[in-house]
Amino acid sequence: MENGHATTHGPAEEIAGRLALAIHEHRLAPGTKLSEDELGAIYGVSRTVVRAALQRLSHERLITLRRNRGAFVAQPTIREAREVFEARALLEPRTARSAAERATPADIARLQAHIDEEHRAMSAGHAGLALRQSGLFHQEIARIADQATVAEFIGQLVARSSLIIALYWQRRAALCESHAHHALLTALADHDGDRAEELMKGHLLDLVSSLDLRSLPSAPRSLREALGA
Amino acid sequence: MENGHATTHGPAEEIAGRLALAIHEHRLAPGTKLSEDELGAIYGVSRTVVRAALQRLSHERLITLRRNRGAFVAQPTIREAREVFEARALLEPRTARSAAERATPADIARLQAHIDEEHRAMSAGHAGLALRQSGLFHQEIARIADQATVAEFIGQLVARSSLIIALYWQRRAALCESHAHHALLTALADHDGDRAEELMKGHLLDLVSSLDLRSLPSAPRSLREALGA
DNA sequence: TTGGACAAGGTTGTATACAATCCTGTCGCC
DNA sequence: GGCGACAGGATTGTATACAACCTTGTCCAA
Repeated sequence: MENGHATTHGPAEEIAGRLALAIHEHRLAPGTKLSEDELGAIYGVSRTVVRAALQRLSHERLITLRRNRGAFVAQPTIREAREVFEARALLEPRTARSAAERATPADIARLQAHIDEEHRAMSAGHAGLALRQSGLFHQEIARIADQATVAEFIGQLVARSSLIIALYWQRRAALCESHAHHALLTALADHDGDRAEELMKGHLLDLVSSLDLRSLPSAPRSLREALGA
Repeated sequence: MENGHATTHGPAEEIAGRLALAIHEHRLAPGTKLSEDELGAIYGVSRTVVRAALQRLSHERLITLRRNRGAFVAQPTIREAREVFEARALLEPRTARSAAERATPADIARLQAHIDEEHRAMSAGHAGLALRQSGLFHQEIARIADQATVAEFIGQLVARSSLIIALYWQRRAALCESHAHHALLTALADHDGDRAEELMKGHLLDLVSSLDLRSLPSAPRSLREALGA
């Protein structure tokens, strides 16, 4: 129910979810090594289960699996970052339009709750948690559009965006998403598909603008790159 | 190189690829049970490796993993079928436009090769192989557009479409894709983005039209459904 | 001093063993 | 005869053991 994933829930899914949340909230930095033994000890399961969880996250591009080396929190390249937001630009605006046409009062309430949580987290200084709520806002819109397949893609893209923000966000940019989210919410509540689509498009462009995709990542992918040749 | 998947290749990837191909070519019918022991015996590996492959395919929605029950070739519902083609409608037309703007003569040649293979397979009566080539045509366009992230999504959607066709294709529909593909190829060769986008949109609509998404699946998901209450 | 070869330690890759769960056929009872 | 409980067999879920590989530190030779 919570996850929407088709089949049954196993311990591996549970662990994958916890790790995904930690990555999403920036508690695990890009590049962090995820040792199988260590994770097994933490969660009280064997490496078998941990490996299943890691494989899953690898497929979602949240971690990178390198053969005989282990698992690392992913470090999207600048190119990947651009691609992720181009994919979002393809999917989310028209999904927002569909959502506007279908949104019920209960849906609007759920969206408002995410905005509230985002505000609260930001006030409390939990930027990671605020980002998480912001991501849930986007996923909720996809869910309202009643397109599970697209929603799944968007969920994955949102998660990867969190990694991208961790690497490329330039602090001077405001990243005050709740403003844009509030405008979107209003459009959805008014069932104004045109405006919702346009707002989402602009919101995604703003997001990309708040990134610095010209310079090197703030936590560089390789020492060679970091130290300049 | 062949797969484009980021990291290294293991035996599990190999097996997953072979199974995916078999599903894509309709050599494995929707609903078929995939026993771990059996697959392990076939490919000469232990269940550990088989399980990794199955997990991967499960995430691509090509198979369904049911806890304590095993793995089965997926049987997309009518709803899922619609969603998959709606997602494709969101992604592929604009990707075709990008591809038209970037296509090189070598790209065109590769696309032509897929069309030729599709023809040859169809003439030889290998409908499954023809369908596979048709899918590769779509994936190749995504690759030409130079959007790896979107291309990955499209690849997954194309694979799922193959399952959908296996379940819902109505024989009376021609499904002569090579015609539409040839027109697309011409638009791409002419760098005519507008036409490519429009052609792809129409092609996808034709595809949906060739399906029967009103009736029950030809290989029904459950006996209860098949025998009517 | 510098360079490569080598060995020790640790981590991942795979196979196997055991436990838990499900399916199915049979038996007993109503 | 029909229905429910139960047991046997089979399959999956998980843990553990061993093999393969990478990393890294040390040693020796140039």
